[in-house]
Amino acid sequence: MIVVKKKTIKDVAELANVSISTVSNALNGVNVVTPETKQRVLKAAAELNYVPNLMGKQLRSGETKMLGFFTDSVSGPYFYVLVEAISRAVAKLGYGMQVIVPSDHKTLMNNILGNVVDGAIIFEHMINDDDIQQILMHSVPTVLLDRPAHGPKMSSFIFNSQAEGYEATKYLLNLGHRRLGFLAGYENNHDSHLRYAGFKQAIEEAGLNSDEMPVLSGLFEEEASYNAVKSYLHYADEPATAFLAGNDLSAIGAMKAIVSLGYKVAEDFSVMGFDDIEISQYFRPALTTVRNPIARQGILAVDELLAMINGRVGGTEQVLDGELVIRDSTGFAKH
Amino acid sequence: MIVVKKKTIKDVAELANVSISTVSNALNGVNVVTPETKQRVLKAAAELNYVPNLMGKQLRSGETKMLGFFTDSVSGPYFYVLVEAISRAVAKLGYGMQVIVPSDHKTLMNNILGNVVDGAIIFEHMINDDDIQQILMHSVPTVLLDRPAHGPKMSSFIFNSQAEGYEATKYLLNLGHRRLGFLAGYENNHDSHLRYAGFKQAIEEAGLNSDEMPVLSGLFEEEASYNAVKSYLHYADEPATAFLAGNDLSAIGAMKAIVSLGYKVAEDFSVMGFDDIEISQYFRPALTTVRNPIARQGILAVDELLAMINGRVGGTEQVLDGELVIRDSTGFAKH
DNA sequence: TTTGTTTTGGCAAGCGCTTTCACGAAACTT
DNA sequence: AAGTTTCGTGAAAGCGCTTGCCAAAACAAA
Repeated sequence: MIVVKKKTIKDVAELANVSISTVSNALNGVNVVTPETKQRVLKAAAELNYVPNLMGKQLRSGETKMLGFFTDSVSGPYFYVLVEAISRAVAKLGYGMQVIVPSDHKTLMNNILGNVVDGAIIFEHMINDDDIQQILMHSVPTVLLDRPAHGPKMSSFIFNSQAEGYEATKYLLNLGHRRLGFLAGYENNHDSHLRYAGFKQAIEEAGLNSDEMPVLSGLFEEEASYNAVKSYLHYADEPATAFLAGNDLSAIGAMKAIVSLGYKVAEDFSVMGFDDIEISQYFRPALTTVRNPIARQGILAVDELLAMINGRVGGTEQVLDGELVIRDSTGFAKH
Repeated sequence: MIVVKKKTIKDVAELANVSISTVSNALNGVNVVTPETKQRVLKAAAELNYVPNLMGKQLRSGETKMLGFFTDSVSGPYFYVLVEAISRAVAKLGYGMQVIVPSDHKTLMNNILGNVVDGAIIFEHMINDDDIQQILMHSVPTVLLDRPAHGPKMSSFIFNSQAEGYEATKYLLNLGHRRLGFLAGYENNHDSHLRYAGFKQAIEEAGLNSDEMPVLSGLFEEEASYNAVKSYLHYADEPATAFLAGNDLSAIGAMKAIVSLGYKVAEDFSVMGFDDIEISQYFRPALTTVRNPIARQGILAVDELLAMINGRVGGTEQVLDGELVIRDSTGFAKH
């Protein structure tokens, strides 16, 4: 295997006996070059195995034809659904996509602001309001996911978490439940708060006192939820008959706790989650939950971002509604 | 919000009253600049909100400090486990990672060869032997995943699919099964073939005739598998008592088919899969399967790639062994 | 003081590419 | 035959940055 020194546009020009500008024109389909010349250039390029250096190209032209998807949470069910939707949408519009998982805050900002991509989709909890100001100052077209954009010019797509919490709770109330438990997420989780707000709202509207409803906190993981629900069920005099969990994993933990104590899910205790992760439909009993339009969020984000790159001024905040997915983990309240 | 024109190193130099080379040195920690000058530069940079243009930097220096993970299959359980493992490993070594999902073959090759990244991890079925030659010629450090590297200088990490198929089949044989069905993947799937080879090997070793064992093909999806198994079970005179599926999704489809006909999984028919995707442990009955060390594959790939970037010559092909995960979908053969 | 040595910072080249502009030849017009 | 337009091509500038090299300044040694 002979390693050949990297060929540049100059080498192609020499071999084809034309200037480098002609090579550039020929290769980029600018229609000012005769077919014969173009053929000659193409042939020379092929012969040399020429591949344009994208750094040079991008430095000069000022655009990368790349969109960046910045995220810190690679895991989780959202991630690949989003990446898939975004990458497809982006490709359709003649752009490329890069997923960038920055190791620290500085790397993150350097990549957003350092002309690496023409626009950014940010799904990132490292980012703060100052960063947003920075991005605005550098006028990098940007779309925020799952995070409201404070201020104009930056668009965002968020889920209607409060309404989802409200709808889910109403569904449980309609099944006759009057003592509802809420399994909250981490303290600082925005969505979890909103879901709880919706929960309270529905409770109050039904003429019940939301302060009397048990809230177990910090339970975004299966095991934590399992332990908490198990001990709650063990010690509570008159336990809740239905549980609304902050997410599906937590709901699954709750179901396992219920089963472990010899109770039946749905029959004895109803459980509901949020997100409709892949597992939820396979778990037995299959989990009743609320599904967010993740793929749609990705597609909308790409559309908006490309419009912004092409000059449209951003600043829209779109709220996407979830959808109730009723399965087998919920049932009528007993008496 | 006032949009300020993008600041360059030149602006910083002017404000700090030094030359641009001094700015560069100060900013990059080259130790040839007095602390006072450095302070002045840093202050000026902060004041102007200066962020270096990575295109310029990379064009000049010839390195991007970025590794590229090229993939076409975003979905699937492998994907995010790999991305997560790789991104962590890469960050630890002072590099960044980009996931690049090319829309077509040309984009793929341009991104690999166009100096966008210092090295490539390729998990890609678009790539063929010619492409590999190209990459070698351009001497881009590259690691292949799930695909043997033909020839020297390119390293690869593959799973030991044949051994896995062999072990899984032996496990089934040890449970007393004598009629085993194989649910094969797509025709052109490398792993599926190898797993089948292992299957045959174990069958023959046990003194049975592998040609008598039913093989259902093209079943890498749940529904296809469901339908095929259902009709097989319906029409077969003396059906197999155990099924080895080419992957977990296919195994799940088979289990659903078994249940839909009123049989019991494990008791009446054993089912086994490959991959140990997340669902498998949650599905009831939980699936017996073979787990591949995906995260480990990613970490090894990064280590190898960085060594290659730093001059070590590649060409190693490492085979990673899977691990039997015994759950509830398999049981002793009846009689 | 002179000479030699080190430190500090600036100049300028150039990474590979696109793009503006000018030029000469060919094709039209008058 | 001369003037005008069209067209293909090339020269050269410059995108933002790093870096080799050199000059100036500062210091140490003689």
